[in-house]
Amino acid sequence: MNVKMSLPLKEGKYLTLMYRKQVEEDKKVTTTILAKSFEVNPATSTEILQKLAKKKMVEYTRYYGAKLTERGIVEAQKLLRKHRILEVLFVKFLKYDAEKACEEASKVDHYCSSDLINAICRVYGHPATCPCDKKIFRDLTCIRG
Amino acid sequence: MNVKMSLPLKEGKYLTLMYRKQVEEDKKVTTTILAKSFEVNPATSTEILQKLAKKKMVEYTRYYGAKLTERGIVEAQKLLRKHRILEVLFVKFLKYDAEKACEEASKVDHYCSSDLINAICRVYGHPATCPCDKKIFRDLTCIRG
DNA sequence: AAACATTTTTAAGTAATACCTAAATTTATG
DNA sequence: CATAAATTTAGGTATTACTTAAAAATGTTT
Repeated sequence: MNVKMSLPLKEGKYLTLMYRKQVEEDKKVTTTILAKSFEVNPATSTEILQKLAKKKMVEYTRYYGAKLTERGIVEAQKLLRKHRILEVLFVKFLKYDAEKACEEASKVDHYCSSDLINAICRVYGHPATCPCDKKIFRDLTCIRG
Repeated sequence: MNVKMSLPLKEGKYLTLMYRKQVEEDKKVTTTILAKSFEVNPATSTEILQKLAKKKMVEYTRYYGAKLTERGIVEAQKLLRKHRILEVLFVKFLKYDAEKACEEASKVDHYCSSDLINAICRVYGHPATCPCDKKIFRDLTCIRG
C-alpha cells in the first residue's frame, strides 16, 4: 500500500483541534469553526477535512460537519501527547507560564519524534496531565519500552 | 521590502552544512559535495545555492563553488546555536548520547524560537560548547535580555 | 591546442502543501 | 416558497523540494 504515511502539518493541527472540540468539549465540528480557528477561508478547511476523510481520519458529511474516526482519535491523541509533554517540559524546566508553553509547544510538537517525547515523559515520571490539567495520553512503548 | 523573511527548512540546512565545511573544516563547498551530503541530484543543490545567493546569504560562482556571506554566516550561527543548545539539553536532561542528540536536534532545531533556545541556554548557564565540543554561538539577548 | 570526457548548470516539469476567489449548491429563514 | 446565508466545488496561485534531459563549461589526454 502506501509506504509514505506522514501527516502534513496542517492536517495534524486540524486533528488536534477537532479532538479538543469533539471529545474534550463535546462540541460539533464544522468547516466554519475550523476556518475561523485557523483564520482561513472556509474553502480551505473543507479541503483539509476531505483529505483527512480520504485518509480515514475523519468522517465528513458535507454541509453538516465532521467527526474523528477511531484512527483520527488515535492520531490526535498521539499529537496531543507530544504537545502536552512539551508543555510540561517548558513549564517545569524553563518556568514558562502555561500559555507561553502552549505557544512554543505548538511550534515544534509535530516535528518531535515519539522517542524524544517518551524520554521527556520518563524524566517527569509519566505525568498524567499538562500544565492546564488536560489529559496526557499514554504511549505503551514509553512505560514498557 | 519583503516582509516575509523566513528561511525554508532546506535552505537553513544548506547554510549550516556550508558553515561546518567552510568555517569549521576550512573546506571548499561545491554543489557536488552538497548534493552528496543531502543525497539529492546536483541540480537540486545548484538551485538551492542560487536561492541563497539571491538572498545574499552565499556568494555563488557557478562551476566553482559557494561561500557564505557575512549574512549567511550570521544565519548559520543562529541555526547552529539552536541545534547545539538542543543537543546539550538532550544529552544532559535525557541522557542521550551525542549522536542521537544530534539526530533528534536536527528534526526540530529549525522550528524552535530563539526565545525557547535562550531559555534552555540560561538553565545550563550559557554553555560554550555542545556535547561534541563544537562552539555554541552567543545570542546577546540571551545574556542581557 | 583540439577532441573528448566529465562535471555542472539550465530548462522544463512533477508533486505536495496550503492557500485563495468565484460560482454553484445546499441549507436555513422570513 | 422565495430568498438569504452558509458551504462546497472548481479552478487557480505560490512555495518548497525534488527530478530528468539537454546545454554549457571545465578538465584531461594526446
